[in-house]
Amino acid sequence: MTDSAKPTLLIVDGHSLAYRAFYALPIENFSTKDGQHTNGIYGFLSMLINLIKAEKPTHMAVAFDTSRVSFRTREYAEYKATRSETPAEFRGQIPLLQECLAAMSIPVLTAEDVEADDILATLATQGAAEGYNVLVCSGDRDSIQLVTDDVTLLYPSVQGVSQLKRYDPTTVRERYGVPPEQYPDVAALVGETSDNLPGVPKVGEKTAVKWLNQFGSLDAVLDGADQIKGVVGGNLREHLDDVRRNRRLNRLVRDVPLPLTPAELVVKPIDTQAVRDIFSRLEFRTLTSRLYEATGTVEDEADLPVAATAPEPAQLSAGDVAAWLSAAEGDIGVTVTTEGGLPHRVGLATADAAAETSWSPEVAASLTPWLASDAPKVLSDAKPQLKALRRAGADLGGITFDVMIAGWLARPSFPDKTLGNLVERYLDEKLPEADPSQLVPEHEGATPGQLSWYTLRVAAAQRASLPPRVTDVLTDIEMPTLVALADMELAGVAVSHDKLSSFSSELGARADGIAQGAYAAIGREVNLGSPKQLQEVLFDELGLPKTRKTKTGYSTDAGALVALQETSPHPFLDLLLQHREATKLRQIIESLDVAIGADHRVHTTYLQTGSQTGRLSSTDPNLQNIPIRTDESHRIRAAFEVGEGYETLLTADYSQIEMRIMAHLSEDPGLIEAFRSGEDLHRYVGARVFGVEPAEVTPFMRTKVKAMSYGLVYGLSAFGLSKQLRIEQSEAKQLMTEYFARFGAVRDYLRASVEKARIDGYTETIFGRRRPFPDLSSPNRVLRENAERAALNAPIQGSAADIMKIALLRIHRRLRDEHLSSRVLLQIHDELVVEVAPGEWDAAERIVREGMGDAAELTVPLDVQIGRGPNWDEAGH
DNA sequence: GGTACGACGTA
DNA sequence: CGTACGTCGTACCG
Repeated sequence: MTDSAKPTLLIVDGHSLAYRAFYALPIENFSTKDGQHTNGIYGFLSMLINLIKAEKPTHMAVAFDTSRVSFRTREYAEYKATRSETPAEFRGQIPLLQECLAAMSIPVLTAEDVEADDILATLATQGAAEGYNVLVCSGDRDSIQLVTDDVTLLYPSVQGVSQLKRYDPTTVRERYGVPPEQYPDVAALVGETSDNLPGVPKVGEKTAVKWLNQFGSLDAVLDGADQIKGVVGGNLREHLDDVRRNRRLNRLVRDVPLPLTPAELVVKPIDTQAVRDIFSRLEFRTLTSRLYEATGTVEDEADLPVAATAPEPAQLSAGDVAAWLSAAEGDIGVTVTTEGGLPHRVGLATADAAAETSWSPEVAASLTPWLASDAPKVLSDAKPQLKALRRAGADLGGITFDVMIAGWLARPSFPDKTLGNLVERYLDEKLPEADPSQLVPEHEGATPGQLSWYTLRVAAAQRASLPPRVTDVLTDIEMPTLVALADMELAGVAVSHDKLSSFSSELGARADGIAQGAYAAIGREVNLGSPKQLQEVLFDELGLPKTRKTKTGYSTDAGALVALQETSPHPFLDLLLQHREATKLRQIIESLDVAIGADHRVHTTYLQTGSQTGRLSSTDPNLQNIPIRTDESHRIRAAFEVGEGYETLLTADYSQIEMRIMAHLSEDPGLIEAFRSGEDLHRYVGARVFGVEPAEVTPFMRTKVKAMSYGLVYGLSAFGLSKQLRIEQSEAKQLMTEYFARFGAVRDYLRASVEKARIDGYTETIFGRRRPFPDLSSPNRVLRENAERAALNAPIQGSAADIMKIALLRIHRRLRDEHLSSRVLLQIHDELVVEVAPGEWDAAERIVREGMGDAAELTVPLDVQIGRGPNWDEAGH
């Protein structure tokens, strides 16, 4: 019956269908790992995609209610009054669903004072008049009145949202016994409990339809009420006003003023980048391909316009470089492409010109003085480029702006990985990229000169949008840190292959022995590294009590195994723990060993934009998680040695920097006094909390307040504290009460800081680094409370990270300025490892101590512990 | 070959 | 029901 020549307009009631999906799909199977519920979103999108695939609409829109208040509630205050409050778990999904629709380029329509169905009614009326086949998808029975030869209703059946029943005039008449336009008359007589609209008692669909067919219209029924006999006739006469009111209220409004006409709802290409972003955030894995298939979207992000204005770069020879540079004005964008870690091509750009050249001895000679100078340069991900230049014997000075770091500072949760991401985000353009799968690419990728030009333009957009204090963090902290990190990565740290490999085989033999014992204990061989197989052994074969639930079964982690040991001891458990420990250490050793380079050193890579708090992270290999707690782990640290030509290693770490920051930020007099007194922090706090002299603080008391103090920084609860200390929750609660009785300003600060973040939408470190927290106002409790703990921690962890970066850059600068050969090698959040050249110990020690101790002016002193030794183990403490 | 998950190392 | 990270092996996808 559909006229294929006509365009198809699909209009959907977003609220009612998402709500049905919310109840149809089990919420526990549809949550992201950080607790956002997604069942309503998923169910709705799944249905919509099926619909698009089946109906191939040419025009589309989704309507939402703005609130529960409308002209209907004004006319009849009890309208829908019996409906229970929409669950917060559902409400929180609506904005995300709308975000998904925006990414899919589907218009979302809302209007004040009416309901979504009125919007559908308006569009259906306009659409039919303008010659569309209209498909109305709604879960509200009032929509039946919209059905005509041109308007079909798709109504979710009881089986669920994915099964939609089609209503055209014939099927409506078959199902309800009246034509669509008369259905509201039936509904008015019968009433609608879900809308709290009482009808005529004892009158159901059958009677209503009979009357309407008998009298011809609702008015005729009401006028002829006297002729109807029996109890129902009496009921009708008593409820004439109710019926009239029902009919007024269930008449859908067909002339809601809307910002878009049906023609403007034409289907547009979806924003694949945005779809990828939001779907991955919601952890939808299968929807993307289904969407692309249904909409015929090619998985290709060529939606954004390519800026055609990138200047054609001048190809410079060594002789032209100086002239080009002297003619250039303002900041200069620089791009050094690399091959095998060495410079390959160099691109330069100003606001309106670009140039490029290949790296050669001649070019290097003419370029290096300018590169090394303070002339301001703007780059994208400068560190690898700086390293490449250093390897080639050149230098890069005046790095004033790195767009990758600026992008991260603006939004640390979405570290854009490429310049192309930033071009899209800040310029709304597409960076020309060659398709690597094409042998002869259709379009050329941007050349180094053009990349520099784009970098410069991104930087301009970022400068305009970065808050002043964040700009200061970029300029004063991040840019010089970048230079220090490049030098640390280039230096690497000497690691003894001999020490590692002998230890590795030792551990391998030990692990094998333990494994044999473990197999004997259960009477068969299993893969001890497979949590899945372990679950079979522990819970099915050995019949041990079930532990904490995980996504895929029951936990076999160390905590769970130790707990099992206590309730139901079995020799297998301890052997498994020992095996885990041995194999884990062996893995770490192996990964370190293969990372040792020809220079006998390990060169990690620090990710400057890898955390949300401002910390660094370290990869390939990660040198920030080298074991330290056990005897065996000390042997690993002993393999990190002072390198040839150097005298010793120096380690320096901040003691209790986070608690000191807490004292500074909270201005708690007790905590400040604790640090000024020079007494051991936990002993001092323990004395106050337990009301004894510091000398009388037992190790047990010290452990408790120490856990409490550290827990504070992470947003620990009484529950968590009791679990960690293995004490009753009531005791943990008591401990917290005592603690806050003595250090109340700490609690006040933490509360106020989260509240401020809720209002501002972000937290700030002492130096102005920001971290956004949109979820602090989420109606989803899990999400909101997770955000609260993270927001409580962010200024503290972030300020500590800032302070360490400031210390690092100052130490790096002074070692260079005083012409020392000693150099910083590693940063492990609150610790630095320095390689000290012969005869430089005193100078290096002084520079490190002062650099760290004076990195920030807090109300409490920054205490720095220094150690010395031929390897990291002996230098550490 | 890629991705998710559990587990576990560090501050 | 404690923050911030990276890496490993297994299991599973296609």
